[in-house]
This record gives sequence, C-alpha cells and structure tokens, in this order.
Amino acid sequence: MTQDGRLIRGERTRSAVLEQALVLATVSGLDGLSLSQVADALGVSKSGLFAHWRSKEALQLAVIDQARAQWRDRVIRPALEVPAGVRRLWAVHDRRIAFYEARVLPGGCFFANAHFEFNARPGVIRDRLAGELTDWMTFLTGLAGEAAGLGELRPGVDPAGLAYHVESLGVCAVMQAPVVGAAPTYAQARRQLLEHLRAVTIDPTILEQK
Amino acid sequence: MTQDGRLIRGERTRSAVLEQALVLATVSGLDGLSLSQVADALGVSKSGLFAHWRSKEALQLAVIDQARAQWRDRVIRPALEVPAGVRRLWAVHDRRIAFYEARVLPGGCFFANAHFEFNARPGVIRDRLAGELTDWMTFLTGLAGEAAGLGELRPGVDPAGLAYHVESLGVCAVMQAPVVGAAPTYAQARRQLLEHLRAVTIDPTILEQK
DNA sequence: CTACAATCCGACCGACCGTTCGTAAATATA
DNA sequence: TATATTTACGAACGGTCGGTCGGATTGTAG
Repeated sequence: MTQDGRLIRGERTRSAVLEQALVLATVSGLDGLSLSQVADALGVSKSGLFAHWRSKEALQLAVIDQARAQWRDRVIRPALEVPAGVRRLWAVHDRRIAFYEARVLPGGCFFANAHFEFNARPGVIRDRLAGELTDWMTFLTGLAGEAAGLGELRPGVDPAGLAYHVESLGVCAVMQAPVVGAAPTYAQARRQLLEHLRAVTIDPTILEQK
Repeated sequence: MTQDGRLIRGERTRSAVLEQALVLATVSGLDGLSLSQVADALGVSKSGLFAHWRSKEALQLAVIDQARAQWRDRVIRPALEVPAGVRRLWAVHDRRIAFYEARVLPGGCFFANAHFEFNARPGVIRDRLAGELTDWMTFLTGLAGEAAGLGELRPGVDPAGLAYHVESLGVCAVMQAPVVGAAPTYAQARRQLLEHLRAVTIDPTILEQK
C-alpha cells in the first residue's frame, strides 16, 4: 500500500480495475473505454494497468469475463433457486428485468451494448461476444426444454421458440427502458404482453396440480 | 468540378457524404465515425466537410435524418401498400427483416446500434434517437390500433402489447442475425415463434371473410 | 539483511482525433 | 466581363489515445 493509503497492490487492484472498467464500459462502450479514464477513476497510473494486462484488448476480454461473472451471481444463480420448469424460465426473465431496473450498471446491459458495438467488427472480441450469446441461448433453450419435458407447456408451444421469445422480450425491455419519455408506456405494454404470453404458453391447470 | 474530375460540388457532395457516413456509422458506430474516414472514402478533404456542417455533431444529426429517410423509403412506404389492419402491421415486420437480410447497411440496424451506443450519454444526439424510437413505437401502436378497430385481433389481445411484441421480435432478430454460428438456429426459432404468435393474435376466420 | 520478482509510477512516443485558417477554385450574380 | 459567395483544399493546432521505458517501491523468499 502506498503512503496515502489509496492504492491496493496486486490481485485486489486487478479486481478493482475490472469492476470499475465494467461500469465505465457500459457508459462509454467496451471499445470507447479509455485506459486513462479507468486509471483516473481509481487514482492509479495508466501505465500500471499494463502490469496486469498486456494490451487494451486483453483488458476488454477480462471485462467480458467480469460481466459474465456478475450476471451469473446476480441473475442466473438466484433464478436457479426456483423449481425447474416453466417457473424457472420466467424467473430468469424476471431476474433479468429486476437486475436492469436496479441500475447496477449505469449504462444498461453490458452484453447488449457490447454486442451491438462489435456487430460488424470481426476479431477476438466479437467472437467472444457471439459465444456469450450462444451460451445464453443454449441456457434458455435448455430451461424451456425442461419445462416441455415436465409437460408444463400448452400443446403446440415450441420450446426453442419460447426461449427465443423470452430473449426477445428481455432485449427489447433493456433497449427501451432508458428512453425517459417512453419508458413508462412501454413498461406497461411489456407487462401486459408478458401476462398474455405466459397465459398462452403455460397450461395453468397443470401448474395447479403441483 | 476540380481539375482531376473526382469531386462534385455543392448539394451532390452533401448527399454523397451523408450516404457514405451512414454506411460507415453502422460499422464504426455513430460516435466512432471518423471524419477522416468519411473524407478518404469519398476522395474528399476532411476540412471540406466543415463547409457543409459546422461540427461533427451536426453531421451526426444529419446522418440520423438520412437513416430515417432510408427507413421510410425502404421499409415503411412499401409496407403501407398493404391494406390497413393486422396484415399491414405484420408487413412492417416482414419488410424490416427483409431490409436487414438484404444487408443494405453492412453494420446492421443503424437505429439499434446508435440507440445502444448513446444509451447512457445525455445530449442532443441521445434525445434525437429517443425521439426516433418514440415515433416508431407510436407508428406501430397506431397500426395495431387500426387492426383492433377492424376487429381483426382475437379477443383479449391488447394493441399496445401487440405493437411492443412486433418491436421486440424485430430488435431481437436484428441483434442475433449477425452472430454467424447462431444465426440459422435463431432464424428458425424466430420463424416458428412468429407463425405461432400470428396464429395467436389474429383471428383467421375474420381474415377469411374479407 | 539480502536478493529478487512483482507492482506501480512519471515521462514520453507516434498516431489519430476534431477543428481552424489562409487560400484557391468554382459558381452565382450583376 | 467583373464581382461576390460558396465550396474545397493543404497545413497546422491542441488534445487524447494506446503503448513503451527506466526507475522507484513493495512483498516475499532465502
């Protein structure tokens, strides 16, 4: 520790940087993220960052991991406490919305931001983000498949389609919520639609039996 | 015209710049857009751009207008040729997907990219983008309301919710399509879901009567 | 205490950014 | 044709960027 006590060495610095970088990345973008910005926000020198990551890109990849870890702890893990089946699938959706509405990250959804940012820019980062999305959809589809296996879906409801549906609602909610004027209207429409679709996809008589 | 014949003066330069800037903005982002990049792509000097727009921000705002004009001509106008009602609402969705799949803009959807880019960055541009989204949702909600007025929706289907739903499908399709590995899977899931939801929201017996 | 590796800093680099300026060419006006 | 205005250019400016380097500071092992 330095004389003024502000700085923390080693591993703790590393995690503090990642935490701060994730926050800033949701605002400025993952690529628009400035190393000086990160360093200044922590009272650390910019050149010191290169002792932990050999380039900006390496830090960016680490930030993606950080975002995934946060997502796991704050969204997925709590949702998995809900019993398997369609309840768990919708719990994931609910947790996702709650996480966003809690404004944990000031710039909204890191993954959505980063994905749109690197849409058309081939490279390691884009591939990693694509992998994240694939993993996420595999996870959602798995949950929907579980629900189908338990016979909790109305006949004719396709599990993959349902998973895609949950994802589309989530993405759209994340996109529109920051729009100040539009937020209340769309939040209302979203809830109405959500109720409707839950009724459409879930067989309530089956759920009541349990 | 200059001696080497490359350059075009006045209004034609202006529109050429906007066209090129829109293309580049979908790739590099609206803020990541570089004036040197635009100028070089057209064989024009960077400083010459300031004869048409007094700052980068002014050009960015003009690019938003350009994007809106393109969207109007390529998506909205053709869809409005379809008879009013639920058919027209879904025609808008279909045209939107078709426009995206035609890869007119290499970086995907300009508005989605720009919206996520400026999510958390207050200012004139963010406000303009928010206004665009509000206008768009008003437009969609109006179409859904028309369909409801014509009695084409199944009982219990909320028009605002339906409009939100069409939007969420569009946003999610635009987001996932560029992900190479995932695209076919999600395109398939999207079509299945789309068919299902059309069946859910539209009363086919009513449509058949016309 | 000594030695060594990890960590951190300030100074500095070249590249690129948006912007300005003086000037020249093209166009509009008379 | 003569004049005024718009449009375009090259050069240069201050500023920020990611990244490098030598040296100082720290924690740890011997």
